[in-house]
Amino acid sequence: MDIPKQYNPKDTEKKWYKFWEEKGFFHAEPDPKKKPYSIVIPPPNITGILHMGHALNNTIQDIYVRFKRMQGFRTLWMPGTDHAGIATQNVVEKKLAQEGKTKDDLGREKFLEEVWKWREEYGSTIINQLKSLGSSCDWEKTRFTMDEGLSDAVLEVFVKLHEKGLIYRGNYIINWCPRCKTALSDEEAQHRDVDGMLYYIKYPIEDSKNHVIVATTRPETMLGDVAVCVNPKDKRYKDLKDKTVILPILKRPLKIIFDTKVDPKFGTGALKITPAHDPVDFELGRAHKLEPINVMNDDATINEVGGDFSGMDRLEAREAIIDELKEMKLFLKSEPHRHAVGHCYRCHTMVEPRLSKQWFVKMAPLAKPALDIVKKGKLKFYPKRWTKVYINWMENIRDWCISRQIWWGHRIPVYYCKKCSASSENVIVSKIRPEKCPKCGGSEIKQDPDVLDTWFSSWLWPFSTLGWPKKTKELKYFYPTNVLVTAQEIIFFWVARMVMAGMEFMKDMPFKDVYIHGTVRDDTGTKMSKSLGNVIDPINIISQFGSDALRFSIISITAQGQDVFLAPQKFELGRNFANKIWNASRLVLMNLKEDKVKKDLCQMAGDPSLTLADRWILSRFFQALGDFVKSLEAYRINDAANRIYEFIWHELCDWYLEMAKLTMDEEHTQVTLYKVLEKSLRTLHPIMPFITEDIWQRLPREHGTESIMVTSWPHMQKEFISKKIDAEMRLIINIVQAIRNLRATWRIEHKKEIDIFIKVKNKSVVSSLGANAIYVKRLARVGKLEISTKITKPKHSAVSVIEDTEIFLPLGGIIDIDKEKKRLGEKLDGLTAELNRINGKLKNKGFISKAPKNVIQQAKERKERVEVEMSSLKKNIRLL
RNA sequence: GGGCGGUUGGCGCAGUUGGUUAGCGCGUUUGCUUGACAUGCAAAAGGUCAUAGGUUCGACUCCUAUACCGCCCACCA
Repeated sequence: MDIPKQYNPKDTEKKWYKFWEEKGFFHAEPDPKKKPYSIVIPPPNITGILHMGHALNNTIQDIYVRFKRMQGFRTLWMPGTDHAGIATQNVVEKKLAQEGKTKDDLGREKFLEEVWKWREEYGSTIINQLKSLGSSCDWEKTRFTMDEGLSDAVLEVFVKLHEKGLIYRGNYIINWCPRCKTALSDEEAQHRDVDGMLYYIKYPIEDSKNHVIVATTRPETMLGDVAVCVNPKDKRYKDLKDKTVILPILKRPLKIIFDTKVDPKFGTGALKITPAHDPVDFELGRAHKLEPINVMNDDATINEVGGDFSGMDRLEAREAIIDELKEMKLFLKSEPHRHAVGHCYRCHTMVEPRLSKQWFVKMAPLAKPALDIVKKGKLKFYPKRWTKVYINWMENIRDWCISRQIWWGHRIPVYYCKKCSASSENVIVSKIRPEKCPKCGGSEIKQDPDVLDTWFSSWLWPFSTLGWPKKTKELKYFYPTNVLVTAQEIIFFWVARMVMAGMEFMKDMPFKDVYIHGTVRDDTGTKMSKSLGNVIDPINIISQFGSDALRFSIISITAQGQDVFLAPQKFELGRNFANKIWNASRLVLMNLKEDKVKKDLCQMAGDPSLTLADRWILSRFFQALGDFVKSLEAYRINDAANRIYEFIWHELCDWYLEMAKLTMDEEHTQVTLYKVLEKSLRTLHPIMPFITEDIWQRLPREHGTESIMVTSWPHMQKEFISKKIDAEMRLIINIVQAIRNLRATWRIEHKKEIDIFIKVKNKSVVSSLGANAIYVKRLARVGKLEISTKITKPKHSAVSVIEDTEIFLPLGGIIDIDKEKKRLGEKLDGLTAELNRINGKLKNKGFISKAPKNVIQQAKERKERVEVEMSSLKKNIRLL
């Protein structure tokens, strides 16, 4: 036969993906006769390239989508990409910089053209990479957060929220990235601990030789100081009432204000107030009616207010100011101080808190329903612990700064009339650009230059992709979606906001379940990132090991919600498994006679032609199938993967295939082999779609379906599950293993056939074992095999005991009595210890009176079995 | 400052409501070109489940501390 010995995923995967796509198997139209199942993809950024996080994330989604599709649901996996405002603008700006240009050279319109060009060229890279993973998304439906429909949804939402009074514009301290030159939301400023300094500076008191010592981590902001604040209860500063201090360098007089917000224990207990550059100071400044003074430009250089320091970068200015203070003898000391500092989540530049006029969404009213739906348990998190994280965030929600001072994104639908809004806050909010000012008729209309936060489109994703605000049949059928699969990093950015948007605009949650998987890290536990150079490229892994191997491996080693530590060699697990399946299938394909496998399994449960081995593998298969489904439904995907692995490798391959070789041409073997393999492939298909398809296509067809991905999920046939059959086979397996163990212990040449005598207690076991003697003979290389209730131990024989079954291997001259004594003695010691443990339990009154019946029963049965085994062991030691 | 996760054989990890002889993969040792597979087969070695208490008839599993590692949130300048 021309099937190669090693599975080669390379050509196979491409071929089948193309086949699925061309057949339209990924496409899902609403079908009222079927139940819907839908997932929306977390849209990757158009700047993105596939990393292991994506690989894990999308493998999980694909598993569910393929699983549900086979189960008969009308299944939609909605794909798309995110325009990723700041990230994309940065990438294009960098590209321009290489050509020696800036965005301002081009101007807004030309620049946006460049971005669109860039997106045309690179924006679908990640989509193609997702395809090589095997993702069965409905690509015909692919959306982009900047496409027409989604842009319309964004405008609709802005207008509606504004009408409701939930969008407002105002001057507040926001996080400013001086490199991206835009405002950020609180979530976009990532706090990282930084080793900084706490500087102690003397502020002279007017008309006095004394001074107040102020402690600060950012001396450069003193240029914008407007007051010094102390706690009214702080006795050290009692005398400061009605005093004025002089701001060093700029010599500005500063009021002393009193407020309990100041912690007397921190620093010197005196806080300099810079309302334009610190949120706490801003609040204090407002409470005490102080005018903020902004001292920085948008690139964090000092502005004209800063006198000699103007033009310096903030950190440069910090040093210069300290030097000057030292010269003026107003610098007391500095001490190391570790504190959290915000950093831009896109470029990692230190964020500057800065007073700025921005657009905000009032979040508390939106949070309320989003909170309720989770508290009521209608929307569930897996693992559960994220519920608390979500609730905690929702309950402490702060308003969302949504305006960004960049060009790439949804332009804010706000217009200003030069004539009438210059003097007022009257703005025009409209989805369409107005010709004239509706208030004064003025024709000089200007649109707000800012764009919206990227997440302002992402939070609508579960319904905007389905057509909202239009009332489409897709929206009606597929919303709410079934599960959202994502990583913990984006719970606040995205998950929480989607719930709020869903509740507000659809009056229903966007998904029923949220599955939060772990973060992919390298084998030292560090998060994978391009800049650290520790990434394992999934595309690389795919070309090396295959997509199935990647998928299986990563799923198998990722426990629910736990972070996963990856190293390239871990993918050998999946590659080896794929190869194992490949070769098992080769064996079957080389032997299968198509005319012998057509029997209907539904009528086979009582079929007398089935042997113990046949019944056993069927029993084991259906148990594995049941466990597999149960695990998937509980989002315990690694359990599912490992369960089917265990079945295929260690039951089907290790035992049944070996046994089947002996009766390969008989119909019962043919049928069982075919059914079990075919069903195993179907079960495994969601995890390893390519290899299962490839083999399935080579098998005889039972139904008219064209592909494994559109066949039905294996039907559960509980009637095949039998504990009795399992136990019977267990004994045979144990005997084979015991004989192999004896062979190894006594170093019997592996080719040599040996004689074995087995003494059993019951006649019924004699006949059961007798009927399956060929398996024992074959699998343990036994020549003469005698099974009886009346065996007496042959001379010079080694023995192995399985409860009441004794296995004798005559060794003749090579037996070493001492060695055998020691071996059996050790086994006996182990059993004695166990018996003592069980006896201890059973003698314990508390155990007898309080433990559940079945547990006591179990202990008793175990005790009996141990005793039986011990007595036969003892007897055999005596006989040595 | 709060919250969360982790600590199980040499390494990486499972262990779902407390009752298992504590599992898996890699690695290790020994033996195998057994007519599907050396990306394999067979046999084996290796763990007082981080520490200290507690609850319980019974704890890897529940509770309370402690230690170490990691993450998230938070306006201590």
